[in-house]
Amino acid sequence: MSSFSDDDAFEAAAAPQPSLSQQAMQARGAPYLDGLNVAQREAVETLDGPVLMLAGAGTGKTKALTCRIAHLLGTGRARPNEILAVTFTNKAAREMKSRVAALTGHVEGMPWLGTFHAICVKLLRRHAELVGLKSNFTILDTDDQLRLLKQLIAASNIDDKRWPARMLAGIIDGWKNKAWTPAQVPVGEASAFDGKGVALYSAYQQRLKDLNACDFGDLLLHMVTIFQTHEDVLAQYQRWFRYILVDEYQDTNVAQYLWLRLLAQGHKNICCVGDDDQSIYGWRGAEVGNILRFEKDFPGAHVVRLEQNYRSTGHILGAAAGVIAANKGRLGKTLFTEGEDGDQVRLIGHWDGEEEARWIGEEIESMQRGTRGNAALPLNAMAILVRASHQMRAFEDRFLTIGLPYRVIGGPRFYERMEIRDAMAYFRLAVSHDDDLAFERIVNTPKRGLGDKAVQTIQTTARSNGVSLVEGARLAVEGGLIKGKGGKALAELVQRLDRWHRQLREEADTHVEMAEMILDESGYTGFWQNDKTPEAPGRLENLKELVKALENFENLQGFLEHVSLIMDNAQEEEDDKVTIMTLHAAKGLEFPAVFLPGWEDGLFPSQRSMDESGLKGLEEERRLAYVGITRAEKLCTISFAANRRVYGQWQSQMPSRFIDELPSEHVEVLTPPGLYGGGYGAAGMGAEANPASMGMTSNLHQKAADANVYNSPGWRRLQARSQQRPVSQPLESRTMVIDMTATSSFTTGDRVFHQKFGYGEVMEIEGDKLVIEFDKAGEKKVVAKFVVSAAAADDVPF
DNA sequence: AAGTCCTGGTTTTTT
DNA sequence: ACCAGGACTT
Repeated sequence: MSSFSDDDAFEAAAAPQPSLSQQAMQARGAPYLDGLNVAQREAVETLDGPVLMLAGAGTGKTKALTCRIAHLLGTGRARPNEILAVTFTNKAAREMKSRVAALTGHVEGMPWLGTFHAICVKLLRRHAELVGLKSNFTILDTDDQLRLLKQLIAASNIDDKRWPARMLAGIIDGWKNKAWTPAQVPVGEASAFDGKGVALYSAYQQRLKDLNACDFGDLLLHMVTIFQTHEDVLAQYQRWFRYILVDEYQDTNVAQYLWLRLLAQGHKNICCVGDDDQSIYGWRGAEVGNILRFEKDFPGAHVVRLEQNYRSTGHILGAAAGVIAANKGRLGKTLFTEGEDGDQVRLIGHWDGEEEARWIGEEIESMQRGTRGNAALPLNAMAILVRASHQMRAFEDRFLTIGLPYRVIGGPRFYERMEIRDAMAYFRLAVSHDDDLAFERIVNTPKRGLGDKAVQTIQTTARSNGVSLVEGARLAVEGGLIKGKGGKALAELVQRLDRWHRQLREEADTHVEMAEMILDESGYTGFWQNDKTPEAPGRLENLKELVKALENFENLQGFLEHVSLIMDNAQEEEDDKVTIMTLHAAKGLEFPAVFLPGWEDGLFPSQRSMDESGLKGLEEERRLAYVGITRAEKLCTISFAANRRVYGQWQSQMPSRFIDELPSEHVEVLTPPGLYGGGYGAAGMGAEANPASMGMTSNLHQKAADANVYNSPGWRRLQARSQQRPVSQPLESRTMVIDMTATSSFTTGDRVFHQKFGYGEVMEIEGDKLVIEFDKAGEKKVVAKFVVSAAAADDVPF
């Protein structure tokens, strides 16, 4: 159990207000106010009444936010535990904490600085009984949630093919984001999920209550419910939180908005920071409307605009401004810089996605050498920002081929990996035998000969006796209901669970030793050791890391409490590598050089987004474009391809409509926009690469013509290629892709290139497996079920 | 109960 | 093209 020692002074008398002269004195000598610009200073020093800080990209909003906190503390306006400061991500919370600490010199404190979810957990643990939970409730992850929903769907005789659990999870999440309890779902939603959505939602909430659990959405929803139905509880917190600060306000959903509004009604000292132009999470419930409506919601609000940008050059800001200007209903900001104009944003069209990757690879290498009249840049200074994660593949393939170090951000997070979840389920079960979901997860992992039927027997036994699944399993074993190998294994499992539980209580061993023992005795470690698939060693590595992470906690329970809210994965930053990530993942980051590939209609803006959300969707895509461009400090390169393979099919592409919105004075056109394979329907042979045939009226065409780009060698090469090569064939390929089932194509001594491990040499051939010694690590690996391309060592494929 | 084949779906992602 | 989950087979 977490202790509440940091806020036990909750009901203590209010802090005495310092006199004005005292404030002025303290403020004068306040080092944290140095170096703020006029707007930032206004945002920091306006302490009475609601404040909306409209902070454009790169305008120093975190600085303003942290200085405001320092100022509140420095002037004695509030004590650290009277300030509520909420962020969306753990990363942002960490950053704010450390910056406040650096400004004020107090390392700890600020117990109420955290993510919405972390703060809600803290609150909900104190008031859980008001929504029918116990204080030690567990927080379900998405897997548990889905397993539960699947059971409910199966129980209500719905065709789970047409109505999958994932869809229901999405619907329920959406409702929770809107702060609708089952009773509050409006009648207009009655047809959701084959008309049974609301009933299933209600059943789901009941199941959660029975399990003493809640999901992520509940953390907020329950707190909103409590605040709405228990005036005394609300009043207590309204009194306590003298100042409220909110980061990324444009990303708040309805539930978060209600939560904030309820809390802010006490002192009305709420300061929201956000940028309506950077709202890119509408698809997961964020309401830009919240920030647009701020002045209505909080009468007397003071709006401060941070418009001086410290990140990007003039041309980059100009290009970004041109794109975002096409959106309607903005609050409006005009970013400016006192720095240089710098290089124009570059725009280049390519024949296909592979050529785009090839060109960007070369460009990165040349920037690394410092050509183009710019200083040499380390790879860490460069990023490729894509719309959809499948675009990353082309770059990975290419960079592996030329040996360019890269780092991919995103993908499955550490705590979402299968092996980590399995291990956690064992830990959860050892701590509490009541955790039915954890039991279901691991009962047959590793394989114990317990199939659907055995699991069903356990479930019915448990239900008819009104006990948990572990107890049900015990009864089933004792009653001889499960026979043979499975029965034996189950008996053993139950026995071990008992012993682990006892040992945890007795604290005979440290929790780290216990964790290792649990993984060992359960057979889970052995399960992966015996697995010969190439990912098995990585999984074992992850398990080791998990055990190592345990060392930072007092006990297993404490670890489990924290982990459910921290889905971060730490990235090693010290290596010099190019970063590849999605535009969404790039929000809040900055890089000297940014590449924005794949600017093609349908891909970016995404067709699906436009289909599903129409103009609203398009505007969000446009904000994404804005976010992308404004990540760049010095160099920004936008590109598109005329042809792209989509789900294995070649498709001719239209340049993104956003390209036409780029103001030409801020753009350097390397090849003309409008390059695409002869228009729609003509994908295939000899597509025209002549701007005259494209019917595009981009303001950039003339510019391209003026620059004589159409006569440039690059353009001629494109034209020549377009005439030679059918679209359905890869451009030029010297790598031969060989399926490992055809090992006969190899002989020992062959040089090979592997997508994951790089270059190597075939040492032995064993049936359908190759034993390859890879150059890089000098280690031998048995490779099976992998695609290997043949490549001569001296002939690096281009 | 476990291994193999087939089908459908494929934007973005935090907590 | 590629993956995951479910139906189907052993």
